[in-house]
Amino acid sequence: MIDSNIFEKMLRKPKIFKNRDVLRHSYTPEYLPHRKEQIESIASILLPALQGETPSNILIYGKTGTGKTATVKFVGRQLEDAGKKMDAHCYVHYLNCEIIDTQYRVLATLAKVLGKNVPMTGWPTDQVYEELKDAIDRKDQTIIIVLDEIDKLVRKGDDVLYNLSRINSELNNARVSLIGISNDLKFKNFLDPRVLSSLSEEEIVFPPYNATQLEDILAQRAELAFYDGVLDEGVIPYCAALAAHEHGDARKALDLLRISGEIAESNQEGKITREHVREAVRKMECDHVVEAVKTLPNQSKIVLYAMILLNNSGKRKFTTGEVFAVYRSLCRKIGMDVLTQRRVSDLISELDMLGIINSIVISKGRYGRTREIKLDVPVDAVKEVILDDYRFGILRKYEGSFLNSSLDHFE
DNA sequence: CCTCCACCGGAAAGCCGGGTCA
DNA sequence: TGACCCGGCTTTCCGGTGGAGG
Repeated sequence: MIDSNIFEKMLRKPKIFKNRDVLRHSYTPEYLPHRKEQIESIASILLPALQGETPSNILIYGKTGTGKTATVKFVGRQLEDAGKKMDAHCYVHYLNCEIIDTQYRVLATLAKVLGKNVPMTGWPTDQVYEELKDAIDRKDQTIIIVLDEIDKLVRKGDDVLYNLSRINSELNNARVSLIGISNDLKFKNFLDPRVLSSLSEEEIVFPPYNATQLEDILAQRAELAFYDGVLDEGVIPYCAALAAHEHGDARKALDLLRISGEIAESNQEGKITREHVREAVRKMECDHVVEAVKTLPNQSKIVLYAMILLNNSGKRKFTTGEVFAVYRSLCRKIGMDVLTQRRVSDLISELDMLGIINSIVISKGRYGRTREIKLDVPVDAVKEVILDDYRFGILRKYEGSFLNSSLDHFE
């Protein structure tokens, strides 16, 4: 045990990954299987850019993991390459509106990319817009702005889109066209009709992949990602089938494959099997819950923690009243406000909606009517997430001791 | 058949931080 | 700047209820 140098040990592990990054969403492959049609329509819409004309704006729809972003980035790169060769100035700028999520930041980021020195906060929006216009119009060029997850931006008002969609009329040398990507069809309802009609001059829908198509995608990536002979037969079809079940999400399929590989690797096994995939499914579900718990409001965390304590004390099922009693004493211990039972009841319903717990309303006759609650999550993982919060760490020391006393410890 | 438990869950109003408008 | 509004969170109030036990 003492002699095992940690690095030597790691190097002795069987090699699984040739290149792990090809399995990540950020990777744009050399070619995209089963997206030929979409690639061609986007390319033909953007073609005028190479001829010094303004391409139509495009709105792209499709569920998550249908290849929207990858396709647009792919076509964008090809366009820039072609532009370089033909000496036509075409540039594609990609923005993810989930990250760059305000009107101001969209304009400022664009201006910055185009070489203007704009602070990330502080200036009036109009001024940033002027700077941006100026930067774009400096030379004869075509700028294509890709707004990914555009629905996130629209929720905060559509002024930017309005301005950007009309920017061409204020330019003398350059041309701008927009590509909006969204997985939410409803967001159109929030748009000003003028913006909508200008933005959706062309619309392209990305259908979900089916299982066979997903297999092709996975096979293509697996080739690059893994060493030969690492993948057990049947692993790819299994991942594909699982992901196809969830509206053909290629992202999910790739995650499954990558995580399966990581599990095999950390188990020091040289082959990825279907069992690893099953394990990966479990891990992803767990991660999903953990993520949901992390972003929970504090009060909900305490409520959930109360349930975990009840669960760990040997009770598989419990009622709103019991949870509330534990919750209240927890709050007192750490000096947090105690919400009313009515409110806690709502928080419990929310946790139910999120799939973190399982609750049904039952009647126990003489003994009243209440919700019967069961925990439905990897308890230990969730507990750690909650206790990791610096405010709740102190709860750790009460863990075992207080439960017995707290149920009857009033005032 | 009635009672009555231990909550459920709707309605409405209060509170609060942020944003808007004159 | 202050008046005002908005939306999210929370409390208050309260009528409603399935079924074990009498």
